[in-house]
Amino acid sequence: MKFDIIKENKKNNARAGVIHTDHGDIPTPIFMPVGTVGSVKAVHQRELREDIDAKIILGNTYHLYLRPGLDILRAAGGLHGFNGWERPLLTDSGGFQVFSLSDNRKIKEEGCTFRSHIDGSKHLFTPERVMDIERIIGADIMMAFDECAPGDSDYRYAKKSMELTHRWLDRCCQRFNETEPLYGYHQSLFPIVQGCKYPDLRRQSAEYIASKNAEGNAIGGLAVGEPTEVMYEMIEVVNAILPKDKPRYLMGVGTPANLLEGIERGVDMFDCVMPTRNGRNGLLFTAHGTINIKNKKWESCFEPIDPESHAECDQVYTLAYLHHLIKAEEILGLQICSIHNLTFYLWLVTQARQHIIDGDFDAWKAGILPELSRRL
RNA sequence: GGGGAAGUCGCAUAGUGGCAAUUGCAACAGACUGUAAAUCUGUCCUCUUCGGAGUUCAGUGGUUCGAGUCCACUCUUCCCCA
Repeated sequence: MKFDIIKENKKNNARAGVIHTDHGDIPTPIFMPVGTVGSVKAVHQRELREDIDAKIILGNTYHLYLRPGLDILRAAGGLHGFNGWERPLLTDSGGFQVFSLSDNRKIKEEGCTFRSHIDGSKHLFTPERVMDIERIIGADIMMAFDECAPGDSDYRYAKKSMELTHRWLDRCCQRFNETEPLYGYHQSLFPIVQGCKYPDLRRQSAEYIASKNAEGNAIGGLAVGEPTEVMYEMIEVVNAILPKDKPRYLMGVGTPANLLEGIERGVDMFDCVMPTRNGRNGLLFTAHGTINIKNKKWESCFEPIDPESHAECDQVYTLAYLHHLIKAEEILGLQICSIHNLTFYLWLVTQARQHIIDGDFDAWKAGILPELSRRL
């Protein structure tokens, strides 16, 4: 993997670049749609490629390990072979499930024991085991196994959790280095900064992560309950330390405004379930604000869903029709909302990139930011 | 014509003496950030200074401290037999 920076913003840390992988190039800043179980929910791959033009999508180690399981994934030739996606893939390690499935797991030094949410069976995830699974899934970018601690963790817990994540990282790196990719193309391992909302822990973690000299670095444990301003502050603290010549990935974030604020602070990669999940729940993101398509006000609005979008469904279908589909619980409604939102997210980062290259990112951001949070 | 059953807040339901009244659907809003989410939460008779207040269970009258619930009659609907 290689990362080229094409243009850096003078006033702040925003930059435009390209990540080169064996499955193709990823322009940065980039948004990566989440495809937890090997599928971006409600979105066909043709739309993902042609309308949305996703450059890279995620899969999840924990979910794919449980279903379809490692035998199937290996036999299929990894996730690329299994779902037919030929562009880059990134796998989250299951570290987020340590957080989100907190009622069904137990953390120890050795690793984390999960109780399957599907059948209740018990599974031990160790850093070594996670590396082995991520090799089998075969994503271009593998994430280290970490603990994503809750946003309201006290200092004592945050420190303890961060130190465990660091020790797990040592073991991830060792296993990663002593194993080879299974399918003939390169895989990168990204370590993850933790430290909750505590600047000194974040600094300490960023320094530790940077010392690993990985091909890219991630910031985890944000947007998990802490105030947005705290998140921005933590990004600044961490990005002052993480190497400039490696891509920086802010995990699990976020709203359109979060993306622009992250880009301004030097983040190159984002992923979030928000465009897909909120889409399925009837919320549309647009350049002029959000639309709750369930609201009665759209019942007879016979305008295209988004005249500025290049996605076919945004031109062909009207807001009134989409309102009807969602109210009638038609599957097509979920598809259209998901495609629309992802198209918008990819448009937003593409615009950000172009404005960085053109040298007017700050002015562009100042203009669009207030629009994004309006409610239409 | 004879016999039987039933009418509850949009619809459907629960309630057999202490009830502004159960539940589901619908409706109307809100939430959602490395996906246990096509999910979840709230409102849903009227008014409200959110403490309450006022009117309700087909209609009228009655019994009772108290009636959606018991009694009488009226209206309406459904089923069975002619």
